[in-house]
Amino acid sequence: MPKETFSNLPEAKRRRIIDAALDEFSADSYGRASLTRIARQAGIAKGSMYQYFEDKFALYCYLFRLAGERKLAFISEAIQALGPDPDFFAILKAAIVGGFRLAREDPRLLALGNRFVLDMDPGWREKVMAHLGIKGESTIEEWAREGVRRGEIDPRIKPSTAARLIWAASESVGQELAAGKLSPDQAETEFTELIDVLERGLRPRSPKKGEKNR
Amino acid sequence: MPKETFSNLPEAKRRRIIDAALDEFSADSYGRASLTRIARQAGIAKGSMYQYFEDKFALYCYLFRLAGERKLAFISEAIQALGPDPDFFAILKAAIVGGFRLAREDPRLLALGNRFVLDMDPGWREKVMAHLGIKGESTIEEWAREGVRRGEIDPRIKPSTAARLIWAASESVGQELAAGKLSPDQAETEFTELIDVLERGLRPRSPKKGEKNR
Amino acid sequence: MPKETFSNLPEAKRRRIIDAALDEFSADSYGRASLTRIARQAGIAKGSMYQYFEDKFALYCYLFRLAGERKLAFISEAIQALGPDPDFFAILKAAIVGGFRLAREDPRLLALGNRFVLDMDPGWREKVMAHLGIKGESTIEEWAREGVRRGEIDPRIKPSTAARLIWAASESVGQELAAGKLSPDQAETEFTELIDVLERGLRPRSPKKGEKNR
Amino acid sequence: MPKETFSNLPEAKRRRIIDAALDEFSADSYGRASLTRIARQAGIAKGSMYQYFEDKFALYCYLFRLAGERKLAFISEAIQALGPDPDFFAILKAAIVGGFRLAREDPRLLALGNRFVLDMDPGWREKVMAHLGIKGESTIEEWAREGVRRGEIDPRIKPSTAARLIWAASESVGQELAAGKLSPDQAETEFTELIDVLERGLRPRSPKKGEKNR
DNA sequence: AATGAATGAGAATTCATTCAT
DNA sequence: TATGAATGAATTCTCATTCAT
Repeated sequence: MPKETFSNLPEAKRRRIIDAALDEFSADSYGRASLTRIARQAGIAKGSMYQYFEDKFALYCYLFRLAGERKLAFISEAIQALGPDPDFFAILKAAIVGGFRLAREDPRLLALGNRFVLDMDPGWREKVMAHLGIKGESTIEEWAREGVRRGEIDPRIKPSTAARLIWAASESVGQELAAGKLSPDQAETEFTELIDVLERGLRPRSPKKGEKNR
Repeated sequence: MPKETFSNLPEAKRRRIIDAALDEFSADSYGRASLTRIARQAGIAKGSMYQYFEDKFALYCYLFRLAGERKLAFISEAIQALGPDPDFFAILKAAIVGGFRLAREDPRLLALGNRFVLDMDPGWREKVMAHLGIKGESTIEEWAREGVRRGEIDPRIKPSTAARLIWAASESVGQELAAGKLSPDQAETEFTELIDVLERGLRPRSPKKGEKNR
Repeated sequence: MPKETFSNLPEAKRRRIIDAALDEFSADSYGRASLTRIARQAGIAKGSMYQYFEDKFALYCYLFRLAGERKLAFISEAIQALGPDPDFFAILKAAIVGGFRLAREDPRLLALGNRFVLDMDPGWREKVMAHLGIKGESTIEEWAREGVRRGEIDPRIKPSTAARLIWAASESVGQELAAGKLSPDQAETEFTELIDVLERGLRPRSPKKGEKNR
Repeated sequence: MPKETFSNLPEAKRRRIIDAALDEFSADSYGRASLTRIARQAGIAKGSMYQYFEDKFALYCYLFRLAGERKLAFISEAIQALGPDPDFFAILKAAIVGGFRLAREDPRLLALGNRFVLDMDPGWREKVMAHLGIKGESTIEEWAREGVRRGEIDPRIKPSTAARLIWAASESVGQELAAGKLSPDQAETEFTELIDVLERGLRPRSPKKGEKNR
C-alpha cells in the first residue's frame, strides 16, 4: 500500500513517520486524525506524505496491516510454544492471551485495531479487510471445526457458534485492554475466566459409559 | 432534550427531521455526521436545527434516548410475556431477543445504539450515559447475581464474568443485525444457539447423587 | 424612537424590556449584544421587539437617550444646588461629579454611555449623536467662554482648549468608574484632584499690581 | 506572532494582507472585524490566513505590535532629538507630538492603537497587553515621578494625577487625529495648547523669595 | 524526490429580521 | 397586537489534497 518511495526511505525517517501516524491514529478516530499533525510531528513536509502514500486511507491501511502482522507474530509464537498436539482450548488461550501481549510491546498497535472495529464506516471496514485479506473470527472457526473433529467440542455445536462466542469474549476484553481500563495481566486473568466458562459449555459431556446425548 | 419548538412542530415535519437525523447518525460516526446534511435532507434551513435543538450533541442525545426507550419497551414486553418466576436464562433470551425486535421497527434505531457502543472518544460515552442516566451490561450483572442466588448459575462463576459473556454475545449478534447482515429471525436463531452454549457453561452441574464437579 | 406601541405598554412590561436591554447592552458591545437574549430575559416574544422598536439600533438609541437624560438630571440637580452666581470651576466640579452619581443609581446607565464612546462605528457615533441632539464637550465649551468673560479663566486660553482638557479628564475617570475599577467615591476624589490641577492651569495669574504674565 | 509561512511570503503579498487587515481592524471593533473580509480583500483564500496566523487574535496582535513598534520609533526619535537633560514638559511634548507623526506614515496604525484603548471587553485588553508586554500610561507616570524629583512638578501633585491628565489630553487629540478630524499639524498645535495649560497647572509656583502658594 | 504554500469545501454555530397565524 | 418559527447569510476555523518550485 505505501508507494515505492516509502520503502526507499532511510529507516530512521520511515520509523518517525510510522510513529507519528501511530500516535495520531490510535489517539483519535480516523475522521479526526490529521495528516497535518502527523507530518508535523514526524518532521517532514505535509506534501511528502503524498509521495509515500496515495492518501490518508492508504496510510491508515498500512498501519493497520502492520498492527495485524505484529499481532499475528505474537499469536504464532504463543502457539508454537505449546506442546505437541495441543487441544482446542489450549490453542485458544495461547492465541488470544498471546495477542494481548501486543499491548505490552506497543499499546498503540492494539488500540489501532480496536479503533478500527469502532469507527470505520461500516462499508470501509470490509473494504479494508478485503484489501488486506484478514482473518479473525474465521480462523477461530477453522480451529473449532478441527476441535469438533477431535472430539474436543460437542458435535452438536456449530463451529461458527463456537467461534463467535470466543471472538466476542476476546473482543470484549481486548477493548478494555486497549482502552487502558485493564492491564495486560488483568486482561489475561479476565479472559481466562471467560474461556473456562466457554469450555464448560463447549466440551462434550463426559462420555462416560454408554452415555447417549439428548 | 429538544427545545419546546421541536415539540410544537407539525408531526410530519418532526418526522422528517428525525428521519434525516437517524439516517445520518446511524450511518456514520458522531464526529462525521453533519448537521448541514441533516438539515438539507430534511428540507429545512440549517439555522432552524438550532431552533429545535441546543446543538449537535443535544440532537444526538434525543435520538439516542428515543432508541433506548423503544428498545426498552420491546425488552419489557418480552419479559412481561414470560410465565411467573422465570429462570435466569429464560429472562435473558426473552430480553435480548426481544431487543432484537427493535430492528423490525426501525433498524436504524438499533444501529444507532450499536454505533454508540462503538464510539469511544475518551469519556464521551460516559458523558452521554450520564446525560441520560442509562444502564447496560450492569443490568445483566444484577440478573446474574440473582441467578447465582437461586442456584441457576454455578456459584464459582463471578456474576461479572457471566454478564460479560452474555453481553458480548448479544453485541456480536446485534452488530450484524444492525448492519443488515442478519435478518431479525436469523439473529434470534443465532443468539439462541449462543445462549444455549453459555447456559451449559454457566449452569451448575446436575447436583444429582453425590456428583463432584470437575 | 420607540414606536407608539411601546408607549402603550403596561409600565411593568416596559420596565422589564428596558431592564433586560440595559443588562445586555451594558455588558457587551453593541455588536455582540443579542436581541434574542434580551427578548428571552424580558419574557416577551422575539418578534415583539420589532413591534416596539424599528430595529436593534433604534432600541439602542432609546436606551442611550434614557441614560443621557438621567445623567443630565443629576448634573442639573447638582448645579441647582450651588449657591447663586457660582464660579466656573465650582460649576464644573458640581456638574461632573454630579454626573458620576448616576453610577450610584444604576451603573449600567453609565456603562452604556461609556460603551457608546467605545465600540460604536465611528460613523454611527455621529449618527446617534445627531439623532439625539447631544451635548457634551460643547456645553463645557460654552461654560468656558462664560468663564473667560468673567475673568475666571485666563483669556489667552481658548475656551475649546479648556473644554477639551476638562472633558478628557472627566472621561478618563468616568471610564474607570463605569468599568468598576473606581468606586463612585474614589472617582469623585480622583476627579477633584485633576480639576484642581486644571484650575491652577486655567485661572489667570494673581492680578496683583501691574503684573505682566510671561 | 505570525507563523513562519508569513515571513516567507513575497513582500507584495505580505503587504496586501497587512493592508487589508489594517483596513478592517482600524475601521471596526475587533469583534466585528471579519477574517473572511480581510482574506477576500487581500485576494487570498480564506484558509490561507490560517497558514500565516494561528487565528484572528494572533493576526490582531501582530498588527497591534506593528503599530506599537512604529509609534515607539517615532517617539524615541523625537526624544533623542532633544538637547541634553531635557525637562519633563519638553520630554512630554516631544514624545506625544512625536507619536502623532505616526499618523503621517499611516493613520490606520494610529487608529488601531486608539481602537484598542477603546475596546473594553472585560479582561481583553489585559490579555493583549500581557501577550505583548506593553506599557502606556505607566511610562508617563514614571516620567512624572522623575519630574517631581527634579522639582519640575509641584510635589503636592501625585504623579498618577499628572500622568492621567497628560494621558487623557493626548488620547483626546489622538482620537480625533486617528479619526481624520484633525490633520497631524492641527493635532500638534492642539496638543501644544493643552500641554501649556497643564504645565501651568503642574509646575511649582515660582519659588521666589518668601512666596506662599495658594 | 522533496517541499510547503495555496486552496476551497465543509464543519458548527449565531443572529437580526421577516412573516404567517 | 402579539407571537415565535423560519430563514439565510455571516462568523471562525480545519483539513485533505494539489501543484509549482
